[in-house]
Amino acid sequence: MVTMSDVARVAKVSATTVSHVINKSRKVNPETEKAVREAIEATGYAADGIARSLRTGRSQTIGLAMTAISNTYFGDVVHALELKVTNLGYSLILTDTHDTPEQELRAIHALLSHRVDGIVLAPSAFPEAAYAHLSRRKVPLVLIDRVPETHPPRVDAVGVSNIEPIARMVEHLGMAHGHTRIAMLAPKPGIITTRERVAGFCLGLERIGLDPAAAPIEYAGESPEQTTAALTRMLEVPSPPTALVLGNNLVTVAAIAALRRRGITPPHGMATVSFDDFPWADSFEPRLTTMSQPVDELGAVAVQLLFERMATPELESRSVRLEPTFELRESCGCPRGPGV
Amino acid sequence: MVTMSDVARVAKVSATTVSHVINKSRKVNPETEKAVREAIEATGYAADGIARSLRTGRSQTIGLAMTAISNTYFGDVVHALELKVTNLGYSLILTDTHDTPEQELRAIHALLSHRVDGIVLAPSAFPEAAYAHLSRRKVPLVLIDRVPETHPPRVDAVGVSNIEPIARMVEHLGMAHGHTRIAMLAPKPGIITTRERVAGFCLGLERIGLDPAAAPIEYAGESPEQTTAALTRMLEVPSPPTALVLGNNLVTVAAIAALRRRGITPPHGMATVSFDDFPWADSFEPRLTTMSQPVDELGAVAVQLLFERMATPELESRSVRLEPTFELRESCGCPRGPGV
DNA sequence: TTGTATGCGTTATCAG
DNA sequence: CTGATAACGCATACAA
Repeated sequence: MVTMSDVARVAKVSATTVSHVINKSRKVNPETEKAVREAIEATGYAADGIARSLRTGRSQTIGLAMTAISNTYFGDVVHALELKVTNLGYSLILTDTHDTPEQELRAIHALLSHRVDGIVLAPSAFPEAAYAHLSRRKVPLVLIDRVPETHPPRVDAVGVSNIEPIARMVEHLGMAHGHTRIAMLAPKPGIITTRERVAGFCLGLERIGLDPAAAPIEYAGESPEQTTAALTRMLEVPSPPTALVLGNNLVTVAAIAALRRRGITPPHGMATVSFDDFPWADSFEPRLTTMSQPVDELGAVAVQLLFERMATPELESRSVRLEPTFELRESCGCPRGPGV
Repeated sequence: MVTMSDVARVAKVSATTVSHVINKSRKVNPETEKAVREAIEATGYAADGIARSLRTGRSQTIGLAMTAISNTYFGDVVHALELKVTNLGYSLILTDTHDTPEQELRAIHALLSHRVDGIVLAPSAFPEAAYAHLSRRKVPLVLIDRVPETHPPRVDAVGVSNIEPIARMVEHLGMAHGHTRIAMLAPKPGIITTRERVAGFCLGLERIGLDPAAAPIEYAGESPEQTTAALTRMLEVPSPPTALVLGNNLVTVAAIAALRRRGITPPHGMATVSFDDFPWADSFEPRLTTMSQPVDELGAVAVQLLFERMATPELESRSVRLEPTFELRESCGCPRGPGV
């Protein structure tokens, strides 16, 4: 390994000067600087980030603790985050919490041991243990996707609006297509996004004069098997629903597959609307009517909030809600538009 | 920050003993050990990975330099890698090369400055500059997805077979469905996987008695616009192809969309087969006939090879090819199976 | 069975 | 404008 002292020796200056040249941290005689730069070139020197971190206390890394990286939705968010973080001269350490408090805590520990300068966390259903560790270490933290009801102190959060967008889709099913038996296949129970989406479902029903208490709501978990089972429970009753609200991307794909196995292809036999959009949704049948989350913006805002807090830790907590956009296609029963 | 000396003071032992207790690196009196563990508990001490790395020369991190994380295919690979790496007690630093030599080099620099213990790289079309930096630093390296023709010394590689699987799909179009005008929409030119897939296309044509030199091959790049343009060039000729080989997942989605805009829905008016599978391909129309890459295995093998090389750097170079599986659905013209 | 001393490569303080 | 020196927190060689 070639170190700073090696460069210093070649350039016939002190290591101090080499350091100052690299960091532009004080005025250096142009000639000296030239000698140093040439010595760096000649030796092929590259700074050791580890040593630098130990000395400065900053690691130039951001930790990302995501739930289920396999979910393409999170893949998009990771992409957006990586882009911004890299542009700011930081690196990204990626961990997966698998959406369990235990693995979440382990992930946080791993990030903390690398002394990350900030953390982006998609919190699990019970993130208290993780929060406790984080606040003791006072690492800047931004929550993503799941915006908690009660705000932890000095912690920011960014997610999307869930209630109103789902309500709007329900209204569409009722007002535009006259459905009165509308059901919901909700994602994992216990997490805030699911609670909000279910609340939005109920709100939408009320607005079109339906009774939320009488509406079928099944929790589909996140595996295709659970979704299939939930759908079966829902359909094998005297008067099954005629329209279905699908709570996220995983539930949507699993539900469409399960419907298909029963010979149902939306909108025929069942109208559907979904939360989360797909890049291929325009070109494949059934063409899904969805609420599309602004995933790129989600990542970008998360990084923005995090860096602001890194600069000013004592800031008041902030939470940001981004608005999804309604992608009206045909699975809800709308006729095919002209351009497609 | 609470350090080892703090713990030592509380436990009334030396920092050396604390270190040995934590690392189990020498025998310690059970009573002393108990005192140390209690002191760790009491102080909330957590080891500083940065300081440890500086001292030991190992960072317990693996660097991942991927092309285009936005591609869901790579998302799956990242997921598989993260899982294995974490289980081995390492962390993953994620960078995106955006498939350009410049950004690739910057990504490698970033990883090197963090002193990663090993690197998984999806090489760009011209990875020589990156290789040069890596070999000077002697960081264990495994190439993923794109297996180079000539093997850099002391470097492993893992990818999938491209030639034979594509040839097999072409044969299927010719033998089972009688197509004689078969075209290919290939991914980004210049990269080895594209070259192999085009070679497989030509090989398949030869096997069914068609002339590869006369077959339309267009490079679709990776943007929907380029794909649309390529498809237009291909179709607006006197006798357009009746079957289409789609070179990867991005090309596939863009091509199906473009076909649809012309009123064509495979297999009607155009038979298609694709490289890369989709989790939703079973449930949405057109149901795509594809070659499915074993992405999980790809990630797992990459990590396996990397850790073997980290343990034994002087190993001969190895390259592994995993076999895709043929998912026969209906976009090629096959009738719908019974179970779907 | 335990402790002391040293150095990993860098940056910050202070002195010149 | 430049340099000597110390310290970041830890692991290890050596000593007791």
